[in-house]
Amino acid sequence: MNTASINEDGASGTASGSGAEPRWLTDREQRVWRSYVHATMLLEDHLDRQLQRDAGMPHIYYGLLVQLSQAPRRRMRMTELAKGAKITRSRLSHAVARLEKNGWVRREDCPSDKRGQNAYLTDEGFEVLRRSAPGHVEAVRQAMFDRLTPEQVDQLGSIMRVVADALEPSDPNADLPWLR
Amino acid sequence: MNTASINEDGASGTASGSGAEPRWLTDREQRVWRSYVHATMLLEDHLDRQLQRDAGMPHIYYGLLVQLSQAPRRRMRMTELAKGAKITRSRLSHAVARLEKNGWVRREDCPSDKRGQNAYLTDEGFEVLRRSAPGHVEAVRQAMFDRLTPEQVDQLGSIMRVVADALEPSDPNADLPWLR
DNA sequence: GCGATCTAGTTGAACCTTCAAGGAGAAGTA
DNA sequence: TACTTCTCCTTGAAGGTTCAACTAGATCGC
Repeated sequence: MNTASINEDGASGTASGSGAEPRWLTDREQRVWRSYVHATMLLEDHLDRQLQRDAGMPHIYYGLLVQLSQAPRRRMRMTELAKGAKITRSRLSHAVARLEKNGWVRREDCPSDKRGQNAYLTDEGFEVLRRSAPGHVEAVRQAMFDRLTPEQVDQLGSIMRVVADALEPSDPNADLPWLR
Repeated sequence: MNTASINEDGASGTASGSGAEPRWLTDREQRVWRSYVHATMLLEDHLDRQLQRDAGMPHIYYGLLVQLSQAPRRRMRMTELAKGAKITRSRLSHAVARLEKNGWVRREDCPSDKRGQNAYLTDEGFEVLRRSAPGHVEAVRQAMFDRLTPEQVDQLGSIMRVVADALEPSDPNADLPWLR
């Protein structure tokens, strides 16, 4: 499936519709794109199910607990947590509400900024993490690291860093410094 | 964020908890994994928003229309469509219901199998695709192909094929032929 | 100090996904 | 034929995500 594929004019050269002629993907690029979309979707589904089964939460929620577990005093400002997980504050709000119901996370007012909230990992939450971590690494290994050569692991790292850097929702004017 | 990270015993060798000692990720692997998770999440969010804005549907739904547009007579059995998109039949059912409301897809009974349904792309659906394809390829290019060298594109293809093959939900007994 | 503006975080509604259950027809077995 | 089993697809409920709107507190400019 996916992407362009409405490349009805065969090749790639001349002018036709409104605006400039789109730069369609080559066959090779289309194949890579399809593999990428399928692999990422299969892997995310796989990990979601694995964690839902073994830890009672989806992959993203697990990632939030991990992040908290590594923070000083196991607590973090909501916004920092959201940035670290690459999700919106709204999504995080809903997520933390759910994790709070489970007793795995709690909120507290931030002393230095009255608007702020800290989320912190409870002992119970830490325990869930400790129990489910081995199964999760194993799943990640089996799906990815055990199947790739060390060179491929490095390549994947470089590639994903490029993609992430391109999309990091930093200040949208970051590359338009002359605008302010 | 992510994965193991509850590696409280530092190194990786000896026995401790129940079962075998988990094979934690190395630092390098953890960094790659974090990049992977972040990049895939940022990219999927980006494309979802781009398509929601320009085509009025999420990335997956768009992929369904593309798949239909490439099928003979622009129609496909539901199960085939689900397999092609790597989603469950349930999810597809809901998705097609929504696309049907938009007038982009319709269902018809399959003549050869009374249980079956074909989904087909309407002219309206095709038109939406035709209009939004250029913007979508452009988004994919900007986020990925314009930033990677041809070598990296090949590497990504190989890597993603390995991962997808590992997870393809083919018959779970496929590698246990002696069981039946 | 004071008003305009910005940031932190939450909320509810609409939408999407998952899961378990179920109806109906096909296919295998005897 | 009758029975079991399997496949195709749908459904409803529960839970997750998105989007826009909103409150409250910080910050900036004067």
